[in-house]
Amino acid sequence: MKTFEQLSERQRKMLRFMSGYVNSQGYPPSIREIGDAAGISSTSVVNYNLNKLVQAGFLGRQQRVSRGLRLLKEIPGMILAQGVSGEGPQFPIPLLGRIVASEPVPVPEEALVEDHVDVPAAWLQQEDPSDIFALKVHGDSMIDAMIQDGDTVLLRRQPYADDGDMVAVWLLDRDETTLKHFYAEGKRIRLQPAHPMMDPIYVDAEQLLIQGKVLHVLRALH
Amino acid sequence: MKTFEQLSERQRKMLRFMSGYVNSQGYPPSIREIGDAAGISSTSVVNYNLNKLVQAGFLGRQQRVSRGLRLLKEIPGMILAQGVSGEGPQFPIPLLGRIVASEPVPVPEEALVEDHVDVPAAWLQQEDPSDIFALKVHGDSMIDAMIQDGDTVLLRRQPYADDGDMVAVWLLDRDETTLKHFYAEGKRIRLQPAHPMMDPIYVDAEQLLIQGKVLHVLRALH
DNA sequence: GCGAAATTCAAACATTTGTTCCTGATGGCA
DNA sequence: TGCCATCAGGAACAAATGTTTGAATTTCGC
Repeated sequence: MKTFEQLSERQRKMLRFMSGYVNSQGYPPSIREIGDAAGISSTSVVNYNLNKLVQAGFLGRQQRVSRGLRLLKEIPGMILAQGVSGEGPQFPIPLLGRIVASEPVPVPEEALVEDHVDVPAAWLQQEDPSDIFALKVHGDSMIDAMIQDGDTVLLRRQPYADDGDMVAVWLLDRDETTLKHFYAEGKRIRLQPAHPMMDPIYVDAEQLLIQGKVLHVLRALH
Repeated sequence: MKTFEQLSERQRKMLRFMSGYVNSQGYPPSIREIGDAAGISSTSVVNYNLNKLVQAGFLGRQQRVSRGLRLLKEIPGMILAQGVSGEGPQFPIPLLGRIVASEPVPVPEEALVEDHVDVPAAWLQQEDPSDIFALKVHGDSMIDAMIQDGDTVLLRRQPYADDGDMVAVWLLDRDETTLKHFYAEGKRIRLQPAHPMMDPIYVDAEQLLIQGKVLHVLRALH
């Protein structure tokens, strides 16, 4: 784990380029594009330095996936853009998305009204605020996760999970997002409802995308 | 330029998948990955529909670039980065103690104040801070109220309740405190668990003491 | 200086992945 | 019915892209 300043000039240059590229293009650059930008003629050298950046904790990398890069830290002098880009304001997109997309359920635009949640700073602790987001839960389909209609959940964006974590997962075969406790059992994933009366569901590891880990649940009653 | 609802179900499914994928992976999916997720066996069909989405203004596409996709509009259910502010005025609320079966809610005495929880002032609105207190829930006996072990509940001290309120009540005959939704039915009181699968319990109005009304439920995971 | 480790380089290789072509199915419409 | 536009499927193709290999060069501690 190095700091940005401890990286080589070449590595910093690569990071700056990747950040700007993702920000402007919406997808990460290829190895050769990085090489061109950083003045590196050999793809292996780019590859070498990318691995160094992964090692330093700045980069996430998916092997054998083209453009399978993801920035993990904020880089000095760069705006880290997430979410929708290309239209409208780039940065303050404070809004609570809907979870439980499942099927049609047309959502009126009002449901996407921008809003934000005030949270005690102490709750975030050492979290990177740019990775924290909130979702408003609609409907009672999360009831087996002890979460009900109107609850707000605070999540940290991350594509992985540890056993026992409550995570927001996208079930590819069911085409819906749900909140469950995560347990890896070999290639099979067990999604355990928080409510002990409910049975777990099992899905193939390939059949789900982890969207984030739930850190807090907030419920306001009236 | 179509609206989200005017797209075909298949196209909506593709969009939802792309949104979730980018959010969790950090880079867009490949054509084949989209096909797998949307149940499309042919890459040309995916390609066809991607072009339709471009035409509809939902998608930006870079020809000949792998994963050269970018979402241009917000779609229902998508998760966006968002604003969680750790700033702003905070209010310290005394944490009185634990609520456990067979023990009454403690009375506010300085000596009993074990700790306090910080809460955004905005949550309290026009409440009188001196009437607000917090309890830490111990055990799973409140699970039928959608509250679990470790949760912190924020309450306003009051001896009455309106229908539908979630209240902390002391059941004289059972000699225990519990959290339930309150409904007055003549001289009989119906205490309705928040979980729809659970049956309500009925008690005589003389047999319970309302200790306070629940305003918020806070749950920190891990 | 010397040697080991780190870094760079060029080139070939293996996959991934976007693109294209052809065929078939379906649904309006005259 | 027959025509035509839309949409779907399968396969082959070509380009983009990540990976590996072997050697050259630089860096750094002793």
